[in-house]
Amino acid sequence: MDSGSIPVGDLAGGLDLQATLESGQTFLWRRDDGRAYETADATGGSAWYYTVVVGHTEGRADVVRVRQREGMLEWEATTDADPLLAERLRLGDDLPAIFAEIPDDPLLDDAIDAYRGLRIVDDPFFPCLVSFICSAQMRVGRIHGMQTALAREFGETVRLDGETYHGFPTPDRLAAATEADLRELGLGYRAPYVQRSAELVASGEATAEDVRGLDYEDAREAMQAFVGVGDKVADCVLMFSLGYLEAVPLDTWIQTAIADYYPHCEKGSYAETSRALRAEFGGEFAGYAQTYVFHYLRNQE
DNA sequence: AGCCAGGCAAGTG
DNA sequence: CACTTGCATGGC
Repeated sequence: MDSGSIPVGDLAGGLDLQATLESGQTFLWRRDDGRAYETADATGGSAWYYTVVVGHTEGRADVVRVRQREGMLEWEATTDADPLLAERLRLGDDLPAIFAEIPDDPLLDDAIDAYRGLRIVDDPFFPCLVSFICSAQMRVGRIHGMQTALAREFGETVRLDGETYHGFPTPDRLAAATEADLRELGLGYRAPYVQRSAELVASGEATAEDVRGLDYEDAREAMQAFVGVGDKVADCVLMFSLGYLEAVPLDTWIQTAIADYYPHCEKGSYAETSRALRAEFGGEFAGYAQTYVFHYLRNQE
C-alpha cells in the first residue's frame, strides 16, 4: 500500500472533494462510511472515498482511497496515485480564472459561493458512457447504485486488506452480458442500450476516438452513434470524460432553471436552447457553471 | 395513488 | 424537420 498527500490549499481555487464526488457527475467513487450518497451532507467532509482503477498498472486493477482533511488530499493506493488524482479531479484547472469567465448573476453567484472548490471530473470514457446511458429518467442515488451493481456482477475483483473491491466492467464483459442479465440489476429499458453500446466499443465500431478532437457541436452529434445517447447524455460524457467544458447538459433541473431564471434562453429546441444557455454562462467554461447550478439546485429542499 | 427522476428510440405527419 | 408515444423502477 502506497500513500501520499497533495496540498490542495495551494491549488488555484482549492478543492471541495465531497462536492466534486457527490454532485452527480461521476458514479465511479464510493464512500466507505456506508452513508447515503444521494445528496451532500455535513459528515462527508472528511470521509474516505475509494475507486478501482482499471488499466493504470499493467496486468491488474488498483484501489485508490482518498479523503480531504486540513487542506490536504490524503490518499492510500496500490499504485502512485498522485498523477492519477491530478487527472481525474482536474487539479490543474485554475478555478478563479474559470470563474472570471462565468458571468455574475444571482443564481451563479450563490451556486459558486456554496460549492467553491467543486471541480469537473475527468472520468474514463466507457464507465462514464455507461453511467450516463443509465442516467435517463433516474435519480442520482439510483444511477450510483446501478454502477455499483454492474461492478459487483461483471467487474474485475481486487482483494486488499481482506476486502474485495470491484472495478468497472470492461466493454467486452458488458457486451457479453444479456439484456436479461442487465435488467436483473434494475437497469430497466436502459439494459439493451448499455449492452449494444458496449458491443460498439468492444468491436471498435464506435469509440471515444471517433469523438475526441472534434469541435463541440460535431462531437455532440458523433456521440449519438452510441445507443442510448441523445443530446443530453452526449453533453454529460463530453464534459465529464472528454474535457468539453463548454457543454451544458439540459436536464430537468436545468430546464427548470431556464424557466425560472433565464426564460429568454428557451428557444424550443435542444440545440438552440443549449447554445443560448452556453452563451449566458460565458461560453468556454459554461459547463462548470452548469455543474455548480445543477448541484446547488438539487441540494435546495 | 400518482408523479417524478441528469431521456431516448422509434414511429408518424 | 418537429411532434408523440412507450418504456422500468423505486421513492416520496
